[in-house]
Formats: sequence, structure tokens, C-alpha cells
Amino acid sequence: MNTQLAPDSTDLPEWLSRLNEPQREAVLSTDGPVLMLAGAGTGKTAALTARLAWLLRQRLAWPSEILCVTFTNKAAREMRERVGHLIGPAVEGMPWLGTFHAIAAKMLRRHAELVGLTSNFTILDTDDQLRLLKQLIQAEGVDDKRWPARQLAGLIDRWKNRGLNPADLDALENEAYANGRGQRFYALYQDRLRSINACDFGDLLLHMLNIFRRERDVLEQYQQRFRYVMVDEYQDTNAVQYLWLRLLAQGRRNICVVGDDDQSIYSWRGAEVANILRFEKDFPGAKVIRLEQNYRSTPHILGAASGLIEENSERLGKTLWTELDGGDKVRIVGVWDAPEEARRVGEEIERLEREGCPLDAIAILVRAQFQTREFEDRFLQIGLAYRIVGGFRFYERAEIRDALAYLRLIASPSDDLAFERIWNTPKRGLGDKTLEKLHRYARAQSIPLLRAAIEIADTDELPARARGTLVALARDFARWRDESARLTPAELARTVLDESGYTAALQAERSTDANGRLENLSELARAMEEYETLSDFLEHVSLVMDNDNSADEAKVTVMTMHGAKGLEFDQVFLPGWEEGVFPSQRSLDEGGLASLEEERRLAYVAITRARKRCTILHAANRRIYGQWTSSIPSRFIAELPEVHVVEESSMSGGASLWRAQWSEQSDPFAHVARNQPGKVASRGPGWQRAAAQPLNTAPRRIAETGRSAASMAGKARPEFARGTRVFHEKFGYGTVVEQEGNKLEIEFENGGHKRVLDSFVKVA
DNA sequence: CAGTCGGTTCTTTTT
DNA sequence: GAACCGACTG
Repeated sequence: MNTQLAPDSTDLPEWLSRLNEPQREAVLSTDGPVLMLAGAGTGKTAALTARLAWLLRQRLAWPSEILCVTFTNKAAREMRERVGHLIGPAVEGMPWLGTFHAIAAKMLRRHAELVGLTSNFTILDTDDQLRLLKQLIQAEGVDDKRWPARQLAGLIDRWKNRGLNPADLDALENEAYANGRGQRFYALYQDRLRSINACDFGDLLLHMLNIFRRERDVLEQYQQRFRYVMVDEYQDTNAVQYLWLRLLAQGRRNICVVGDDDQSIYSWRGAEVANILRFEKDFPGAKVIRLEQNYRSTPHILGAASGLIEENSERLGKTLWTELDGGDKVRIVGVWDAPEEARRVGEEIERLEREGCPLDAIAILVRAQFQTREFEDRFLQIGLAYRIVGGFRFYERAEIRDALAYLRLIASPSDDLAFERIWNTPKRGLGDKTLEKLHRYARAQSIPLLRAAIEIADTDELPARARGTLVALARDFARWRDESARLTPAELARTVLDESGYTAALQAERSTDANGRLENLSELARAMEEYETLSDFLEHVSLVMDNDNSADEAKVTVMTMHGAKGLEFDQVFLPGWEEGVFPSQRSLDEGGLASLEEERRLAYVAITRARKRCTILHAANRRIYGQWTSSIPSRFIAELPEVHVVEESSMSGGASLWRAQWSEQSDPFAHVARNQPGKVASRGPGWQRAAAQPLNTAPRRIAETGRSAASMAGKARPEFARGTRVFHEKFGYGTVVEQEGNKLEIEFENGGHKRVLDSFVKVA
């Protein structure tokens, strides 16, 4: 085998000699396929980045000849940055470094006509997708209650992830929706997308795969171009991505993939761990390199995580080790309920802060987004700087989506979904009847709605008033479209929002809410300043939906475990380790063993994010769907090797006592309980207690003794005396009804009654 | 046609 | 508990 001639070690740049042996081997093995199996925290990104830098430095390829795929935009950005540090600004010109979707979109813009689109096609988000499907379902006379659009969207997405076109579906797949109409709906949907010159996320990859399969010359062109292919997080690739990569890499066979089967957490998105197992078959003679030295975590953290993941049956298996020593054991903390959980974490963080731990070295990782609320509430109260990653994204807000719909319709006049979103926003006095007629006309003439709005004026389909409004609207769009050539995207956005009356309508509202929206809109315009063309900006929005409002100030990070993959923090808190929350009820109900094992891998990912200390919490009671529910600790807790953990409980008598207390009682909610032989039922007296009393007494007591430092500190400020009208950034306007030190009790005008620190409000 | 009211359903995880 | 939907009323 032709191992690359190792360059003279004096010749090696410092960043390369700093790598360990296997890492260096991965970097220097530039010839032929390479599979890097890299455990958590073993410096795989360092190795991958170094390899990229090495290829460029040795002039083995130009930046434009390397295809480098990551899973998230964040990872792509980071890699770009790190390579830049290693070899200077040459990376600026790496056009093919990005996510699968971003790269596929870029390619598809060049070849759109091969799949019946034009290069200015729109990329639909989930919301548009659902609206479109719903229309189709209703048009076909199918009950969308019984066969929800969500379900169809899920199916179509899964088909696309597997690389299946409508024609590829077998009878069984077809049965999956509306009694054998799956295929029909899938086909209808694709037709409809084409007619409005749009595609969804899944299409970006599937269309390109179809093109590669059908058009030899296009495929060859890319095979020639990409001298090297590199893929991060290979364990998370799904079938389309896999087929796509295989086609592209087959030419030169210079493909290097990095992955960890133990960190495969996206099978619900179609990811197939099998891809990683199959690599050596697809690329015979592949060099397999294992990275097993962990640089991140202390032995206890590593030991706990390793012990847990060993419970899984299907793994390649690897042994992580570390040279670090010492460190705290993983802590398991039992609390009474979710509010107490948030309180505990808040207090711990305040303590850490006093000890000099920067807030951005701390993270709270949750299973599901809804868990973030409790922490947000608490941190607002005690005045702890936090940021919630994910959640409501900036671009998902209604006003932003409205603005974007205007812009989309300017860029792509056949975007009917955009038209439907804004045709009567702000209110123009148009109604369902008008839309219905417009639809019928557009369909009959096979023209987009915007065009129909003009043409229908020549008919007597509509009353004069509606006709006039529609024509005026269509003329506005024609004008904006003209202007879009000479205005910058930001100027265009401001013009459009102004002239459409959107801004005026919001200003007329005069509510806090509307003010916030106006702010968001100017924020949007500001964000657009960075873009040269409207389509650049729209591309960014649809593919890079993250709102990384950068690191202005050090803050505690709150995010999902999925979102945390690839990140690391000194201090990690893992709340909500209860059966039904984590592992999630859905995974227990639906996926069987495979999905339980995926949850376990998720737990493994979560624990291994921690560098210095990891704290796992579980609550005895939690409100789910607004109902108090008792819960038992997650099975994953029991699976952590005892030598690496230490348990504490803030409940008198300890966890075992309260568990024993209700486990034998009859359970009025048995029908909704999880039936696990040998395990306690999930709903019991905890629920009853909570229902009988406004709030259980236990957390109260704990609240008194465990008051946070912040809440004890302050003196009452006279300007916030009872009756003062105040403004709070999050809750809006309200009146102080009680003042106790620096804590205020405020009746907010939008209905909320909250206790808040006075530093969070201004006198209104 | 717009705004309000009550009933339902619901929560993973993301590009 | 909220968000969403459909029906009803002004």
C-alpha cells in the first residue's frame, strides 16, 4: 500500500507535530479512502481541520477542489475559521465547505432546469410545506383530521431521505397514508412544488442525486473537480447523502470520513449507522484509523459515559482513555419538581460564578425544547445571564416571515405560498371568497397567483373593490421588482415594508407586542446589510436558519442535547433524567430497542460534553401537558457505574423513601401510565397531592432555605414603590403590586402575574 | 369580514 | 398550559 512519504519532521508545521500519532496519520494519509473512528473528545475536528490545511499547504488541491461536508452550519463556520488560523486566509475561497444542504443547493442552482425548476427556485421551510400539503389534502377530499398534513410531511421527508422518488414507492409504502394514497400525494406534491418553482429541504439532495444518476456528464464534471472529499459526523448521514457521496467520491476515491457510531443520534432523520460499517466495503483498501485518546473529560466523566454506552448492543466498540486525572464524580441530584430543579441549577451556577467560573463555560442540556422554559423563568427571576439556543428562531417569527414572503415574491413571482401569506397582510379587506376565485382563475390559466391578480381584473369575476385592491397590489410588486435592481436588499426591505403599509399597521397597534415586532423588522433590515443581492440573502435565510447572536457577554447556555453535539463545556447540567422525559416517552412507545439505544447514545453524547463536572438531575414530579405527573428516575441513571457517581437528594428521607411510599398504591391513572413490569407506575399520589393543594409545600420550604444570593442581596428601590407602572423586556408593561427588597411582584398588562428582580424593569 | 370563544391536541430531537 | 382550529357573533 502506498503510504504517503512522511515529510521530514523538521518540515512539519508546529500544528501538525502537536497532534498525536493516529491523528497525524489521518492527516498524512492523503491518498485513497480513510475512515476515522473518533470517540467523543478525541480531537477529531482538530484532525480533520489539520488534514484540510495540509492538503492546501502541500498544494495537493486548490481550495475549490475540496468538498468538505459538515452537518451544521456552525461546524462549517468553525472549520473555516480553524483552517484559516492554520494556513491563513486562503480558505476564504473554499466554496464547497458547508452542510449537505447548502452544498446541494449551490449545485442545484446551476442545474435547476434539469429537474424542471429555474435557478431562482424558492426553498420552502416546514411551515410552507405543511400549508401546501394541507391544500392538497383538502383538494383531494381527504379528511385532514384523520390524515394530518404533518404525518404526510413526515412520510415524504423519510422517502426523500432514503432517496426514493414517487415512482420508487412500493405498495407497502403507498399504504402508509390515506389508505393507499401515499404515492399519489407524494407525486401531487412534487408537481405542485415544480409549478411554483420551489423545493423543500429534502429535494435539495434528492434532485441532485437524480441529476447525478441521470446526467453522466454532470456527475463526471463534479467527480473531476473534487480531488478530495471529506465528511464530518459520518455516522449521521442518511441514504441520500450516502448515495450522493459515494457517486461523487467514486472517481478519485480520495474520501476521508470521520464518525463515531456511539454518537449516532439522528436515525429519526433517516441517518443510518450502517453507512459507517459499510465504508470498508464500498471503498476497499480503506485505511481505518481510531482516535481513542480523550482530551476533554476527567476520568470519572469518561468512566460514567463509557459504562453507560456499554449497555448498548450494537456498536463497533472502542476504548476511550485519558491522561488527565482527578476530578469530581458525576453527581446525581434528586429534586421534588421541575421548579426546584431550575432553582437548584440556578444556585449552583451562582456559586460557580462566585468561584470564578465564567458563565459561558456552563451549559444546561435538555432532552426536549419545552424543558428550557423552567430555566428561562428562573434565570429571569434571579437575573442570571443565559441564552437559549434553538427554540423560537428569529426567522420563524410571524412578522419576519411576512417580510420574507414579500421579498420572496419579489425574487420569485411564482411563489404562490408567499403570495398567500401576505396578500391580505396587512389587512386590505380581501376575504376567502376573493382568494377562492383567484385560485380558480390561476389554476384554469396555469399562471401564478400574482399574475392572476392582474389578469382577473379584466374579467367580471370579482367585485370592483376587490379587483382594484388586487391590481394595486400586483402593481406594487411590479414596481418593487424594478427597484430591486438598483436598491440594496436592505433598502428594498425598508421600502417594501413601508409602502405595503405593513409598518404603518403595526405602528397603529401601539402595543408592546407591536413595538417588539417593529424592532425585529428593523433588525431584519440591519441583518440584510451584509448581503449583496436579494437572492444571496434569501438563500442564507432558508439554509442558515440559526440566529447566532454572537458572544457579546458571557452567558449560560441552555440547549438540547442534540444541539450540543460537537460542543464542550467545563460544567454541564443535565436535568430531567426521568423515565418518559429521558428516555422520551415517544422513543419508549414507538421505536423499540433500537430507539432506546439511540436515547442512550444521546445520554452518552450529553455526558461527554463535560470537561470538569457533570451534574444529572431528576425530579419526582413534573407537569406534562399541564397535568402534574409523578416520575421515576431514568433507567440511564442506574446504568452509570457506581464508582463514578455520587448521589444527593434534597428531599427529606431521600429518593428511596418517596418512591416506596407510592409505588404500591392503587393508581387512578393506570390507563395512561407506562406499563413496565417490575417498575412503578408513572402517575400516582404525586399528582394527587399536587392537585389537592395549590402548590405542594415541599418546594416552598426548600425555597426559603435555599434562597439565591441575588435575591437576598438587594435593597428596595423607592422608584419601584407599589403602584408604579413599569416596563419589562420580556413581559411588557405592568404595575407593581408588591415590593420586597429588590424583588417586585408585578401584574402585567398582558395577563401575567410575576415576581421579578427590579434590575429587570424600567419605570414606564 | 374580523374578532372572539370554546374545544381539541399536543412535544422529541434538525437541515 | 398553550397553540391551533373551527364555529359563531358583531
